[in-house]
Amino acid sequence: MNETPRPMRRNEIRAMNETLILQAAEKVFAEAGFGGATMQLIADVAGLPKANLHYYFATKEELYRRVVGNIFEIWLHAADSMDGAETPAEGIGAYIDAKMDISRRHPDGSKVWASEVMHGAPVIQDYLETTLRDWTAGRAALIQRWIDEGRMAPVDPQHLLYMLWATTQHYADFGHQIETLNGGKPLSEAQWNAAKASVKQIILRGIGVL
Amino acid sequence: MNETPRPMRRNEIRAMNETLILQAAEKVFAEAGFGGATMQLIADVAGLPKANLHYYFATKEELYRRVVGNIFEIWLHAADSMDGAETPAEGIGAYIDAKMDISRRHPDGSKVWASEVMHGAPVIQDYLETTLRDWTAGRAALIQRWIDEGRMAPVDPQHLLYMLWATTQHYADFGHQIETLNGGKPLSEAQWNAAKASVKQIILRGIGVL
DNA sequence: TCTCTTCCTGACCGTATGGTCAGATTGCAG
DNA sequence: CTGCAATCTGACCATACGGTCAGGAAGAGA
Repeated sequence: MNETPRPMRRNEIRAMNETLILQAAEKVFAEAGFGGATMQLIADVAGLPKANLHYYFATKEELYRRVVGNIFEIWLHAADSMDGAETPAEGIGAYIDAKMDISRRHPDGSKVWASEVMHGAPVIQDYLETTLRDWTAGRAALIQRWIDEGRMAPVDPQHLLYMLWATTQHYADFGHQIETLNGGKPLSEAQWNAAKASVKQIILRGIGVL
Repeated sequence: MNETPRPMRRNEIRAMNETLILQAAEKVFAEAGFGGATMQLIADVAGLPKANLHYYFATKEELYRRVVGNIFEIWLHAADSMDGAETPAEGIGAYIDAKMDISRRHPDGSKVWASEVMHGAPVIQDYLETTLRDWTAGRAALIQRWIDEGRMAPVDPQHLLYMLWATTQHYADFGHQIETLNGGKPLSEAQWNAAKASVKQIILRGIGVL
C-alpha cells in the first residue's frame, strides 16, 4: 500500500491531466454526443473532480473543440501516405490502409468528428472552409493528373475521395452495427485485414488499376 | 384575414399533429442529436405548445423511437430494388440509386439513424439483431450466389454491402461537408446525378460487371 | 340540445447541468 | 525557509430540462 512518493513536476502535472481529460472527453463525446455528454461524467471517467476540469478547460465547448481538433490533425496527416506514391494503386492503396488504421485505432475520435460534421460543423466550420478545402483541392488535382496521364480510369476525383472517406470511416462510425452483424464480437485481426483487402480490391479495380 | 372555419375531424387532428411532431422531431434530432434536442425546440418547430407533445408522445425517448423506426423502414425497403434484378449490375445499380435517393430526400432521417448506430444503438439494438441481421444475411447470400455463378468478381459480400451503405449514406450524413467543399451550395440536380453515376461506375467496375 | 370523450395548454415541479468561487494544498524560485 | 504562483476541490448558484396536472375548449354521438 505504499504510494509513489515522487513529487510531480508542474509540467508533468499539466500534461498528464490535460491528456487524461482529453482522453476521457473523447470517449464520452463519442458515446453520448456533445449534447448528451456531461462534464460530470467526463470527470468521473478521467478520475478527477469536476471543478478540476474547468480549471484546465474553461467551458465544455472549449474542451470539445480541442477533442475535435486533435482528431482532425490525425485525419489530415493520413494523406501523407498518398503523396510519395509512385503509382495510383500504391498511393490510394496506402491511403486506404492509413484511414482504415485510423478507424481501428481511433474509433472514438472518428465518431466525434462524424458527429460534429453531421450536426453542421458548428465549431469547426472554419477548418472545413480553409484547411480541408485546400487539402481536398490538392488531392483532387493529384488524382486528376493521374487520370490525364492515363494511369487510372477517368473518374470524378471529388467523388472518389468521398468514397474513400465514407468507406474507411464507416468501420469506425458504424462499428457497432458491424460488430452486431459479426455475432456481437469485434472484428479480429484477420477480419480487419480482410476488410482492408476487400475495400482496396473493389476500389482499386473500380478505378482501373488492378 | 378570414380563418378556415371547417371543423376538423378527430382522425384528421390526430394524424396531422402526429405527422407535424414527427417531422419537427426528425429535424431537431438530426441537427442536435438525442441529447442536444429539447422537447421545447421540437414543439417550437412543430408550432405547438410543449405540453401538447407530451399528449401525443409520453416521453422524449418514445418520440425518438418512432422517428428512428420510421427511417429504418424506409432504409430497409430500399432493398426491394435489388431483389427482382436480372443481373448483378442491374440489382446493385438499382440499390445504389435507391439509397442515394434516400440520402437526398431524407437527409435528416439518415442522420438520426447514423447517430443512433454511432452511439451504440441504445434504443434499436433489437432491430439490429433481428430484422437487420436477417436482411443482411439474405442479401449476402444473393450476392454470393451471383459470385458462384460467375456473374461478378469474387468479393466478400459483407464488405461489399458495407461499402454500399457507407458510400450512399455519406451523401446524407456528411452532406454539410460536401456542401462546404461545393462552394457552400447544395448539390444541384445535375451534381446529384453525377454523384450517382460516379458511385455506380466505380463500384460496378470494382465488382467486375462493367 | 346535452353528455361524454378527446384534445389542448399555462403553470408548475423536481432534478441535473454548466459553471463559479473561496479557500486549502503544493510545487518552485530566491 | 519564505513567499508566490500554480493546482486543486467541496460547496454553491442560476438556469434549463423532461415531465405533470388541473382545468378549459371542442368534436362526437344521442
